[in-house]
Amino acid sequence: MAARTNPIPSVWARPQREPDQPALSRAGIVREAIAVLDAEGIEALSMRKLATRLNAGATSLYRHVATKDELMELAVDEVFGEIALPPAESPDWRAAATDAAGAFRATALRHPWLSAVLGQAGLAYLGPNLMAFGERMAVLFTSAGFPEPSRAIDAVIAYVVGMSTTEAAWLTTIARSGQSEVDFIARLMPAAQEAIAGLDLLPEAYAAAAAAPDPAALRDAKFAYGLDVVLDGLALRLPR
Amino acid sequence: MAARTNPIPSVWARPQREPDQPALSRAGIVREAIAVLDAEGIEALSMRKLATRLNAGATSLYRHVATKDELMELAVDEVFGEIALPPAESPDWRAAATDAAGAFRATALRHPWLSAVLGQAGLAYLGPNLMAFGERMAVLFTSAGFPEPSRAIDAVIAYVVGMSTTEAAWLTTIARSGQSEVDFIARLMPAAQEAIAGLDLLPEAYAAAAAAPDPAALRDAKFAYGLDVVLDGLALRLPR
DNA sequence: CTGCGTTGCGAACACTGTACGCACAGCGGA
DNA sequence: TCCGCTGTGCGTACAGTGTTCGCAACGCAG
Repeated sequence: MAARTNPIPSVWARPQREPDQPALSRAGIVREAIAVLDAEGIEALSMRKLATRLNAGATSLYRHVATKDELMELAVDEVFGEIALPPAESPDWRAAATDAAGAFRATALRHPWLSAVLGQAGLAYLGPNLMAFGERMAVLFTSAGFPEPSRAIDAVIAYVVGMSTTEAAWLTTIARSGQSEVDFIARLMPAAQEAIAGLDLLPEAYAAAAAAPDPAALRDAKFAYGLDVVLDGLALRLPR
Repeated sequence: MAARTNPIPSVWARPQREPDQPALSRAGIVREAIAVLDAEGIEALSMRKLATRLNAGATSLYRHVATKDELMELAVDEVFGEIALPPAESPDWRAAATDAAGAFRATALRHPWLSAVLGQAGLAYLGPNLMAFGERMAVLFTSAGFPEPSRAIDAVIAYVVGMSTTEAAWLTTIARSGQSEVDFIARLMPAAQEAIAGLDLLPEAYAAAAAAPDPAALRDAKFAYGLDVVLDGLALRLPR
């Protein structure tokens, strides 16, 4: 079809980059990567696919990003930037902490691949958005009067990460099945029944969960309950 | 080197499987997979490498395991079996819960790849060992008198998973660097300093963390603190 | 001894992340 | 106007990956 090996240097069809395509940039690559991750999941993101979506050659991305892992780090910090920061000053630390926790969870559920990446790389990323979030949390818990604010923060973050991770993984599994959450639960029940056969307490717990008409609301309530537990425990540590 | 294409059917060197090698079995495959995962990490496990370690052909494993993901599920449930179950009956629910949480964390740190897998697949595995653990937790919190035992369990498990996941990912990063934890922290500090430049509270928090002589003990204390927070919050929900 | 279901496995396929080196664009200086 | 330089794009290639397919050999039931 096309000329095989660079025949004569002065061909008519010069490369002549289309100027409408806004050229490659690190920010653009990260943005498109997040789009792919959100739409198709973490295992669907390949450098080649990402490149073709950007109208670029397969290996051109490496001019702007050292490695795929680095790209993932950038993507993670980018979505951390979506989390609404806790207010710098707030009369009600508890409401502010609840808001921050909810914002974190909402972001984790909006980008379910985040959990998979966090499981592999943790929170050691040092990205600016994550740092800004940490700073604001420190401000919040310090000005609330906690004697060990970093301990308090670590506790609530651990809870939020744990719950969000589990939830995101669950939602990912459902999404892969292509079914709705209620349908998925219904289809899963036989296997679950078999798995818990012979046990005493789990069967009725599972039956109750399977009978819920609105699993999403149930997850919301579960998250709120646990968060209240953590915040209650923290409140006990406030002086006086 | 070797005879190229099956020359004569009746060769002297019959396949004659070495009988000392205990043949392939699902349990043996899972065991060896866990050994590789523990020793070299999750991205070092490939079906080919695993097969050669078992003196088997690359694709023979697929007779006993449908897919690599299924193998990972089996490995996950296998290590869940290492967690000491909470006692069926205990006069002190708090001590029992603390033990169970510590056992979970210890297992997660002993097999750091677990966090990565949990991040991708969540706790929806339905494996027998995980189910047994859940059942015992239900027994523990129900007999302790909690009005909503499954909510209580979910809260403490979320905390433990979140903290252990973060910790395991951190340890994995360190292990990949080949350094000790203190050395790694020292090497990381310059980048961290830059990342938190311009912030108010984080710098001193980081400095304090970096100055700790025994980071592992600090992690232990952090985990215990947060767990106490959660259990305190739960205790408030016990009737009377 | 015959047939059959089970197990092992070599070859192959479609992909992956990424190193290398060439081609070219734009630009500062002569 | 030309030269060189630097930064960018990318075609090719390499060393892997998970998994499918079909063939060969085994152990056991009849």
